[in-house]
Amino acid sequence: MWRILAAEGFGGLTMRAVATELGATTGLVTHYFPSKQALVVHALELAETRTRELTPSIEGLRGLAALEQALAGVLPLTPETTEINRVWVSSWDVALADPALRTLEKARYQRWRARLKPLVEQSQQEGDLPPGNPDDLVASLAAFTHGLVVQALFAPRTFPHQRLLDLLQSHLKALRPAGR
Amino acid sequence: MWRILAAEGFGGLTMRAVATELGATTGLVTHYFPSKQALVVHALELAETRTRELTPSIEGLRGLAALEQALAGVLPLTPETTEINRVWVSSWDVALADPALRTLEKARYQRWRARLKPLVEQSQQEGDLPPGNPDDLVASLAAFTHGLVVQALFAPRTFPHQRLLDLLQSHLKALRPAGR
DNA sequence: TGCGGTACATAACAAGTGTTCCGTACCTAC
DNA sequence: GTAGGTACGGAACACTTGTTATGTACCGCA
Repeated sequence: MWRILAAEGFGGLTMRAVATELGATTGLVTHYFPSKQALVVHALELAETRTRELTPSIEGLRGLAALEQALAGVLPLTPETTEINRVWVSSWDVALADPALRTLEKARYQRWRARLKPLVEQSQQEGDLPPGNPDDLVASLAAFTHGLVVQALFAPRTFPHQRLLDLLQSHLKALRPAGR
Repeated sequence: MWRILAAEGFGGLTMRAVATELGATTGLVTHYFPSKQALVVHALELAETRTRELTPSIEGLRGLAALEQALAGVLPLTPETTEINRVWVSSWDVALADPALRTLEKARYQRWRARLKPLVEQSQQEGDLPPGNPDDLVASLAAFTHGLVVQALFAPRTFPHQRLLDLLQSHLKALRPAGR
């Protein structure tokens, strides 16, 4: 199922594609997923699970270093994270078309921002990020990171791994308050 | 055709949908678009045309003010710009799946960045943006803006118009070099 | 007045889609 | 050992998809 998503995107996710990729028939698929919607929902959950699995540990890191690591973990720096991002971006089409899936995607975004928030607050307290509403800063950093992901997916040659890391680092550095 | 894209996204763009929306038959559609690919390509061109049509004029503005206006013009602040953004995000699914469309989308991104570049350079010269590689700054600002667009599309209540503008403005202000 | 090309309508095709139904193994519990 | 539920395989259904072929108006031009 993941192989299909990574190769064809959500547009190529069909009952039969899953069945043949599995070496089975449609009977199996319909047995576990009563409808296409259920299959798509499970695909989204699968994507989030894989995201969490591949999220690099920020153990031992604090403040800005932890934040940078957390954001860098989202960038398409490995084949696996590239696949995940490709699947996510692809899922936005179906997610925007279906109200139920849109709600799921919205909730996922909120969870991501919630996970980033304490790191941002820590960085603010340590003077590495400017003061102000942490929610706004989190939203801005999430926006920057995901926007970078999209550009990198379409032009990987223009945005090689090192440049992505450099852009992230210099962006965080540019946000550092004056006098530090 | 645009009504279909805005309502159903690229997943709902079919020959027959275009025909019935037009009050005609598939014969008309196939007459002007020999294949589905041609139709999709034209849909992408149509999206870019509409984008340019709705891009607010930055005449009379210079430097950071012009840049802010140009970026704000991308944000989903009106029903029309929301539609456009919804279509663009939706197009990323098919664009990532098809190499030819991927190239088109990549080129579009490059054109956007090229249009932003002189404004960024102007802002740098006037001291409103930090020095450094302007291409990097342009990519970062494009990333920020598009990332904000995606979040706003999924959670318009969380990101009302005024907050989007505030986020953009405070982001640009946070990038201002020290001492100004 | 005829002739050719454009602009469709209409229909059919083959392939692919989600879904439903039925049969049948197999395993478990009593 | 037998009843019942689970786990599929296989086939069919109704529908939609892109594509193709055929027919026919209409319009400009010689």
